[in-house]
Order: sequence, then structure tokens, then C-alpha cells
Amino acid sequence: MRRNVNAEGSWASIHAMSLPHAILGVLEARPMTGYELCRFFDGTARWVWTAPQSQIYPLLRKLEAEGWIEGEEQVRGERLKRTNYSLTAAGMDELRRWLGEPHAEPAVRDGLLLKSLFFDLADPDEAAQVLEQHVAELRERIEQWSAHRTALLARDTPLLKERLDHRPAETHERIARLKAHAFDHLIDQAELRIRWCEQTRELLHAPVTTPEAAARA
Amino acid sequence: MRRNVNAEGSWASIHAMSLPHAILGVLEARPMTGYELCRFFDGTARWVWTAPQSQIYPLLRKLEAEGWIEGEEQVRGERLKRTNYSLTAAGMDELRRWLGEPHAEPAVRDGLLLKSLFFDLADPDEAAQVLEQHVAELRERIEQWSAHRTALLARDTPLLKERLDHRPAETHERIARLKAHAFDHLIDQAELRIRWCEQTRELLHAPVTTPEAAARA
DNA sequence: ACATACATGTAAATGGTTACATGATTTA
DNA sequence: TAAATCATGTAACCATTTACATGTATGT
Repeated sequence: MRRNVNAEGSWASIHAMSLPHAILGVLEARPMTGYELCRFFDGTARWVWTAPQSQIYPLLRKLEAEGWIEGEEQVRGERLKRTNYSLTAAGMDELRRWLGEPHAEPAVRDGLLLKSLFFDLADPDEAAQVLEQHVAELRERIEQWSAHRTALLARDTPLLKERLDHRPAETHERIARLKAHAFDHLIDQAELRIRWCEQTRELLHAPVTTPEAAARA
Repeated sequence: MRRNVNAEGSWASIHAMSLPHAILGVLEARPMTGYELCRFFDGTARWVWTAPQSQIYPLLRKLEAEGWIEGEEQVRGERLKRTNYSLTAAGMDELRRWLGEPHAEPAVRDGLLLKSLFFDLADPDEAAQVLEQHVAELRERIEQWSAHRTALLARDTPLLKERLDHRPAETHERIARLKAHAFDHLIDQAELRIRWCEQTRELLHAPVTTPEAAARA
């Protein structure tokens, strides 16, 4: 993640922060207003990266100061200025640089796994309920991811269409497949996790055995 | 995650913060000093939850103020006080309460997946290298998780031994299996991710096809 | 004696969340 | 004309990370 200290002193550190590049990547499809980006990171793409308004608006000004995006000022009503941001050449360079930069996988920090580590102290039925509720949530996510995956493969999402409009036709198949494959992983991960939850439930309700009985079995 | 506002005003919010309960869970095995906990969260258990000293020491004072742990003061050298923290009955109650509380899965925020979403803009060889390096890192983690899993099943980790010392013998098998199963999931997850990386590499280097050729295939 | 491990903290910055605030435009 | 959506921000807080600071006990 090693990003150089820049003149203004922004971004001196080596963090996993990906939102700036997520924004650059989205703007590669087409220019957008802050509001559109807000909806995007709270809606369509919620399941790859999420961000609230309060994070996006200040970031946009930062990215513009960096020269990676450019806002086009428009007069609205009497005095409101509305800015439409587009990716600059420098922004595209930065996006490509980030893509080639090694990925620093953050340390595992999984609240449910942590909980499961101490499930022997809990009421088995309560623990099982925690797992069941989690499985239900995962199934919902899978449904939405699957729908998005299908749409991507059919090149039927608004953003992908706009993106493909300025890319050679012979690359379209590859682009759609690559994007869909990210969602493949989200789906497979969630399905793996559902199986793990079910196995954990079995362990919770397994009959208590003495060490001798376990050795015999 | 809904935690009540307490008299002193600490922890009013609804965050996914699990470190306090991770500490309570570790102290259930036996009393520890802050330093031991630091080593633990930076060493043995690194792959379930991680935390630096600067987070642990202040938290310990907070947890003691809350009444969940109790520090035993000891004179060291001339004036240094060393405190050995143990879980209180109230701490055990809080741990059990947390275990039964529904798990709030955080929004997906996967830097590598995000990157892969834009890999069509990158040099395929550079992108493949990012994936290869990630696979290497995952393989290392798998090795360490596997070793820990095996040790848990053999009831051969220092902490598990101490934990089992104050639990009925007929529960030992279940406890060891439950703990090992958390590491099963970490391993399976990483293996799934390795397969995804390899599939992504294939997609990166797949021959470019025209829509017509793709339709024919 | 010197290095390493033991032991405990503080300070500053970052990324992210929640809540608050405001006004314009469109639609029912 | 009222509600919903468009549009843009600020303030405060929390968890986490990095870096800094200090002193003791132990083993070589």
C-alpha cells in the first residue's frame, strides 16, 4: 500500500484504505456527482465497498486537490453549485498504479468466529440461534449478489454498459467475466460460511462424550 | 451489538467492536497480565483477533472500571506496580450475554476483490503477480492455522490445557472440537480464495474474443 | 556489561460511523 | 402544498494503527 508523501501532506501512511480508488474506478465508467456516488456506495455496489456521505464528500475535494478527478461547476437555482466529477489522466494513472501494487491483506478480525471460539460457555440453543440468524442474513446477501452477477454476465447493469461504451468490443466478454467473477467469490464465500455454521450447530448439539468413549469411537 | 449506555458514559454505541470480549474470553482460561495479553493478541491468537499494546492497556483499565475484570496489584523492584487481571463473575455474565447476542456482520470491504473488479484496466502480468503474491501469503497463513488446529484437537495448546483444567472431563472433547472448528473455517476460506485467485488469473490471460466468437463457443 | 525479554503506558493520526443541518427540485 | 428525492455538507465519536517513551528483570 506504500503511498508516497505528497506536497500537501495528505496520505503519508501505508493503510488499507481503498475508498479513494473505489471512487476512481467507478468514475472510470462515467462522470458522476457526489450524490450519485453516495447512492452508488450505499446501493448498487454495497457489497463490494460501502461508504456514507460524510466520507465521500470530503474525499472528493481531496481527490480533486490531488488532481485525480475534476469537478465541473454548475449553477443551480440561485446560488447552489453542483459539481460533476470526472476521472483525469492523472487519476487513471493512479488507478493503474494502485492495481499493480501488492495487496496487503488485513489481519483476520471475524466477530462470529471469535464468538464461536467461546460457544462452549454459552447456552447451546442461544448459540444455535445466533448461527441461524447469520445464515439467514447470508442467504439474503447471496440472492442479491447472484442477481448482480447474472446482470453483469448479461452486460445488463447501467454502469457496465456505460463502461463498455468506451472499450473495444472484443474486450467486452473479458471485462464482464472478470467483474462477475468477483461476485462469484462473494457467493462461494457465503455458501462456505453457511456450511460452517451448520457444522458448528451440529457440534453444539453433539452428545457429550467422556474421553474414553471418544477414544473408543 | 446493542450495548447499553453505562453510568460513566463508556460504550454508548452499537459497534462491532469485539476486542473487549476477546479479552474476557481469553481471561476465562486463566488470569493474565497486560503484557501476556499483548503477546497473545500479537502472537498465538493473531489469526482470530489482533490488537496492539496501545489498544490493550487502556482497555484493561476500562474493563476493570466496568467491573468485568479485576487487577491484582503487585510491587515490583522499587516502585513499579504490575497488575494481574482475572475475570470476575460480572465479566463472565457479560461474556455470556455477548455470546447470545446476535452477530452483526459488517459490510463487505475486501480490497483485493475491489482491485479485481478493475483488473481489466491493469497490465495482466502485473495483476497476475498481485494474485500470486496473495496466494503465497494465504498458504503461509494456512500452514499456521493448520498447526494450531491440530494442536487444539490434541488438546496440546497451553491455554486450552489451562481452560480444560477447570471444566468437567466429559466436556473436553466438545470444547476442543468447537475451537478447532473455527480454524477449520479459516483454512477452508483461505483455500477457497486461493482457487478464486487461480481462476482470476486464468480469466486475465484468456484469449480476447469477439462477441460473435463468444456466442459461437 | 549488554542485550533481550518483561512490563506499561501516552500521543497523534486515520478510516469509518452516527447524527445533525440545510436547501433545491421534482412529483403526487 | 406536502412529501420525496436530489444535493452537499459539518461535528462528534469510535476502533485501530503507528510511533514514541520508560523502566525492570533475566540470561549470556
